[in-house]
Amino acid sequence: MSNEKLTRFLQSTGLINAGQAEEIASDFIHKKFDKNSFLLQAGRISDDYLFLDSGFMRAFAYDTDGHDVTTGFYGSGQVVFEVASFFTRTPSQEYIQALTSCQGWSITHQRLNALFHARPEFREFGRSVLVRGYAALKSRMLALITESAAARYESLLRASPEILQHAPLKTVASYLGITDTSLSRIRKGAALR
Amino acid sequence: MSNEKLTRFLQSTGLINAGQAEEIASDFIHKKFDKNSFLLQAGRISDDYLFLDSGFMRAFAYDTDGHDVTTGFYGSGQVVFEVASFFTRTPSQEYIQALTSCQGWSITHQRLNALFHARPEFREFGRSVLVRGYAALKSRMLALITESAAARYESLLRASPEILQHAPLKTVASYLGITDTSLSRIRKGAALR
DNA sequence: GGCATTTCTTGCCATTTGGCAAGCGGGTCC
DNA sequence: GGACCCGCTTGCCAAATGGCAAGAAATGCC
Repeated sequence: MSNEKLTRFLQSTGLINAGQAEEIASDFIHKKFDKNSFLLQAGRISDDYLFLDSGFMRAFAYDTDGHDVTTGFYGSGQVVFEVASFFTRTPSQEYIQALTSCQGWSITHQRLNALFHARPEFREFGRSVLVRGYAALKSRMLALITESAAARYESLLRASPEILQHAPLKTVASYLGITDTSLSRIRKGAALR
Repeated sequence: MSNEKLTRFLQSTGLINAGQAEEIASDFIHKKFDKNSFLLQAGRISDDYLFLDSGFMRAFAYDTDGHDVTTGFYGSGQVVFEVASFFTRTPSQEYIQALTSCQGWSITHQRLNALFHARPEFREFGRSVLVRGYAALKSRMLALITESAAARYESLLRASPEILQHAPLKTVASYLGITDTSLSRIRKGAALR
């Protein structure tokens, strides 16, 4: 299978040129995930830094009452891993599960670190992945505080309509910080207005 | 002024030894901030990676309705900077302001990057700072979704009681994702129970 | 095809949180 | 002293969201 999407992704920030991208990409190995299978289970240490080539995943955790809460959605072209567990080598609190069958390119923590040491340009790229994730999380948090549930839903619809096609409503609801009942009502309201 | 707190901080993860810490710390310059002065203004590019030696700061942004929303509090022993602006060299959306008079040790983006390139151990340390911030943000988000405002307030009281001594109630409220009116009622309720 | 399970919607009502305005007490400035 | 501003509280009511349960619709399984 071609790793073309991965090499294009590596070049996308302008930090890595075509030749470097080819060499770096050759360190990633191809992986497939059946629908509903897990990339990561709570209690395990995240050891896949996975570039998602096709398919759709979600990350979730259980709160103290046993409800699962969606912490993130990932589509093709994104990097999927649990930052804290992967980099600090501690057991994950989260699960990451394939919502559809998925394919991607993975590298272990050890090999990623070796690449970071050997290749300053990839190191910069890795940092930019981290920083972008950080910024996205921050703006999601700000929206959670300042915007209504309906506004957050409509932003999500605009930004990532694919999510609604792959994830059941209640996982989308917990991602938005509301219940499935409320999201159902919001959708009805949005349709009428 | 002694940079002892900074050198101890650098050694705290075990990634950096005493001699390295001394050398790294010598690249930081001492800075003072009057109460209410700004470490960063919106529209500017964050160029201080500041280790806070003493004092208390808060970060905030204005939402679309013009309300200011507290995005973070920082006490002594913490690193204060706006991740996205600092690393991507783009204008900040946020302000960072001294709630008390503050002192700390600062390094510019350029010098920090030079240090990262020259010193693998400091690079690792820098990543661990980023990853810890990321994890903290994530757990704050989870609390925002799964816990009541009262529970979030009590967690904050337990984890960082100093905040309540330095920040007026309404900035704490916006940090918790509620209004000052609600926080006032929660405090009353908590006292009675 | 038919049964079981999951997903989504809806009604009813409770709870949480917000908006607004008034009031109070403690500072500060002149 | 008086006029002000600020931070916090409180009363009243409205709006947003949740909890629960029932039913309809869609999906999966044998």
